[in-house]
Amino acid sequence: MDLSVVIIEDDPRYRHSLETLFTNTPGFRLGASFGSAYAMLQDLENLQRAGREPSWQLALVDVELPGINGIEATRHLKKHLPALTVVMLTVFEEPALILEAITSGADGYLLKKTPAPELLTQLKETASGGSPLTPDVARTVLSLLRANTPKGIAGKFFNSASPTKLNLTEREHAVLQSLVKGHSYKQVASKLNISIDTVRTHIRAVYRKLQVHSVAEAVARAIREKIA
Amino acid sequence: MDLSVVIIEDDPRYRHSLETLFTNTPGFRLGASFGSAYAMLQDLENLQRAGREPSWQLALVDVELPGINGIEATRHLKKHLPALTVVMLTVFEEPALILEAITSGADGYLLKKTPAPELLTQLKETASGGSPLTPDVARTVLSLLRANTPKGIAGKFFNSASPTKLNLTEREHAVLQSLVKGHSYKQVASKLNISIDTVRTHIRAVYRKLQVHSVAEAVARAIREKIA
DNA sequence: TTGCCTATCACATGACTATGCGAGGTTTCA
DNA sequence: TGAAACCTCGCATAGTCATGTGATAGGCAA
Repeated sequence: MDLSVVIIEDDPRYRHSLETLFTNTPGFRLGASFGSAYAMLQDLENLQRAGREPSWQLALVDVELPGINGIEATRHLKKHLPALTVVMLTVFEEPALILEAITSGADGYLLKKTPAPELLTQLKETASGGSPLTPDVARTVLSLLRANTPKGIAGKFFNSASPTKLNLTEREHAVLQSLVKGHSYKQVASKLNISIDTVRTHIRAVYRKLQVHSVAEAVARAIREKIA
Repeated sequence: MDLSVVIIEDDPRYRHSLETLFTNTPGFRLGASFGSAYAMLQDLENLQRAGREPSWQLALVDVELPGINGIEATRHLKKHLPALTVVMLTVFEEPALILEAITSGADGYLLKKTPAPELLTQLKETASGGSPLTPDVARTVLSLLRANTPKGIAGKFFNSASPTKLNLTEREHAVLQSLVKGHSYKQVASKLNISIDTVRTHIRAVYRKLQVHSVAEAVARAIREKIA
């Protein structure tokens, strides 16, 4: 039984490659293909108005669609065709975007960079109730949860460092603020009227307290946790 | 190269079955086995005090441990052995518990009911950077996100200043994401399987497009504007 | 007095970063 | 066909970063 796929993707090149893929892959059948969610929803409406249902079993929906975006399109699809498996596609691994997709009711989420064989495997799995996420996306989801979930209460016998209580000194904080602005050590030194070696000393302390090892990590933490 | 596994599991029967499994499965080697997190941490501390490191590459940690629970043990392991892959085990599919495990920094999460073949496959995948979650757990995580994410967030991403329209190419975006994580050029190169000079080329393009001149500025912009 | 914390500063050095400049291959489009 | 975009890669190099190690001085509390 071939899996009938509907593609909703505005990029002609990618859409055509998907069409070719599903046309030529055993186990799949190209049900329909649209360059916009609007066109797809019109088609759906026309079919249903004629008392018919599309034969689609799986929908591949690009998130970044012109007009009606992929997330809205997904909501429509899940509402009107609840049995349809909807898998969303995008270039980006943006956590907020994944979150949006998840709340839209999508059954799966794939990155466009996913190679065809893995994409096909993943689609089959998702359609048959298997894993809704590729490893990459799963890791992103985990990161999302880690970033947004307060630390749980756990035993205290071997209490690890408590990163939420940083105890940065005034000077350390000033140095960190300068780093966040993109200042070099030399610029920090000039701005705070101290030597570059003193800057280094403070930065060492900041990194130790933040448990980071690079300016990138320090800046990321500072901004995300509103430290500086 | 056999994957050296450390087991931390209080149930003797399950622990012994795991010991047998890893002793007899090609590709795995039993590195150590403990009935409690306390015993493991003592051993780790003794080793490190002697200036040595355990040879463990993968840890299987039961969540429900007496004394120091698996979550706290995981935190400790990730802190002292950052390269160690930690997979947590439990009988429960309790979403809050999964969430707790995720925030502890575990690399994977498995249910004890997972049959041995799948367990081994999953461990290999997790250890080599593959999927951190079984399909069951992924679905639980998605349900968790769906249940806890207010619908009001819908559309927020697309209402922002369209940060994705910076015209970063897929590759440039990937590189920027790595920078945000604090990866060095060398690490980015390794992660993306390209040369360090290619990394530099992409970074040049990213900086030009973001109009920045340092990794700090790039990271700051990326996080603040949800670019990466 | 001693110990701790903070701030200041220094020397040393290997690794890393940012930038200039150059090149080749593939795909798409006018 | 040529240009543009993208990806890949290279050489060169000055400047910068991260870290180890050491030191002084002042303030404060036990």
